[in-house]
Amino acid sequence: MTLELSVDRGSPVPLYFQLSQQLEAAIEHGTLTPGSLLGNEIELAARLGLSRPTVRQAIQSLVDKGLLVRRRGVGTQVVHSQVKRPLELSSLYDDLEAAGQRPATKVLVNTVVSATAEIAAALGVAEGSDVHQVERLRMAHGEPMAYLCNYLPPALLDLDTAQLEATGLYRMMRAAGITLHSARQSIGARAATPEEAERLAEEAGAPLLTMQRVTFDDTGRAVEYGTHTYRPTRYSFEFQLLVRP
Amino acid sequence: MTLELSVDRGSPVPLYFQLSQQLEAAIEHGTLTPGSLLGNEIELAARLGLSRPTVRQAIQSLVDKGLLVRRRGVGTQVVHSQVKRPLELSSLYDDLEAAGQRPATKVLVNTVVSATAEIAAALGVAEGSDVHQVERLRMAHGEPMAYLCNYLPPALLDLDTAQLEATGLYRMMRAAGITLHSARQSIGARAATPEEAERLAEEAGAPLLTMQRVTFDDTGRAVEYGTHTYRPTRYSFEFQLLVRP
DNA sequence: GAGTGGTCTAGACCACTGA
DNA sequence: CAGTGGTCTAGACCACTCA
Repeated sequence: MTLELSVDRGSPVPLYFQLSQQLEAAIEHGTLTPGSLLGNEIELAARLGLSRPTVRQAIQSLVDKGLLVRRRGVGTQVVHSQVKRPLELSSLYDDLEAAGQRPATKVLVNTVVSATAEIAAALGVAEGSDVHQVERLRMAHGEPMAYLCNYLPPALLDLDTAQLEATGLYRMMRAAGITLHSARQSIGARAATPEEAERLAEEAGAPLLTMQRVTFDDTGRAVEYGTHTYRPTRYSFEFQLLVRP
Repeated sequence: MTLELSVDRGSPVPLYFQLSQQLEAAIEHGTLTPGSLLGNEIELAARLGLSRPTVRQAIQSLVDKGLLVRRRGVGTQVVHSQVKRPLELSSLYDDLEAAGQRPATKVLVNTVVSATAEIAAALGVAEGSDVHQVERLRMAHGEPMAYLCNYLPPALLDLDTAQLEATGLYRMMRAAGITLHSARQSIGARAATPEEAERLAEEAGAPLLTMQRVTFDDTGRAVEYGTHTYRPTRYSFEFQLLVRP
């Protein structure tokens, strides 16, 4: 059978984007089966009344997502399954919600503190200057799952406690017009201190999964520094990643 | 000052790639300082005797790497530092070597075993069929750092023990002509069993960092399944990631 | 309004693959 | 050999940002 494809030139949506969305949907729904060839670019362009560069742009975006593979002299193939979620700047809140866990958040601390050397270095502010501090306990199914401690530059965001409990920090930042660009992460493990164990309903000395992260916006400004601890029996980091070509 | 840029049309290296490499080098060396504007695409194209799409392709590749940011109506800016290593499919061997640690590997097991249900599911082979098993201990500074257990489909690769001790598994796969495409990873933590503690010179019950990974080549075939444990006092996962735009 | 990147066209030649 | 993707050109119009 031939794939039904069409573009609407009256739409403000770019033509290459319309095409890539249709192709992605066809792969998702199994209309385009793994391993099948896509047909050459010239013919595809002619069929849709588009130029070849436009069609290439659509295909390239799916190659970048890992859904298609191009081979010179062969053609463009749908990758054999397995690709679902390329690694993104994960929000624990979104992760849990996507897993159907209805996350709950308890804000333990929401205040302004003086930046220690560690915090100042991470955020790129002066030591001793004011920074926001937020400590949260993230629960799922009524059980504590993670303890999140975050520091933010002052005046970046209105950190309303009610909002922090109703949604995630990243969503609030995006809603405030901050364009997240990159993050530097470190994931490790260590034994729980008595205080950490108490907070997470674990035994002292139990293994904890830890993550530290500094997030930058597209101007290169640090917008968040966080040190998080997770109960490894309740949470692990799952992600898919692509090999840079 | 004006940036020195030039392309060699006699070279087999694509023009856009020559340009993107020169720009990347200029950013690396600080000739292009963070926050500085790149000059518009039209003028850049004229200066180099290239067409605008070619220049755009060069710039776009650096935007994808997170080194540049484009803003409509504003221009193209160098990101304010912070971007070094975008997350890639990390090889512990390469990581350690890059850190100047001269990693040593001891191959503990290099044999063929019958696939358990878990291994068969991960590799997409029949339960009970033959698979290669490799167990390695990775050392740095004479201390054990990680215990690596990997399973590979049969006849994929010649797993020479001497070579396994001299280099990493990924390098051997690439050298054998396998094109790595994507991987599914899970990072967690747990307490060491007595056997694990013994292997890694830790105490039983000590926290360990764990990673499981299935790697796929560009045909969608699983080429490796690994379960690794790391000493968290010696190793943590450090990486930078970009927000998908 | 001037300048920027975002999109798009209709061609062209080349390098590689596989029969 | 025929067919494929990889690269490249010389234009065009539009949407957006900022002074």
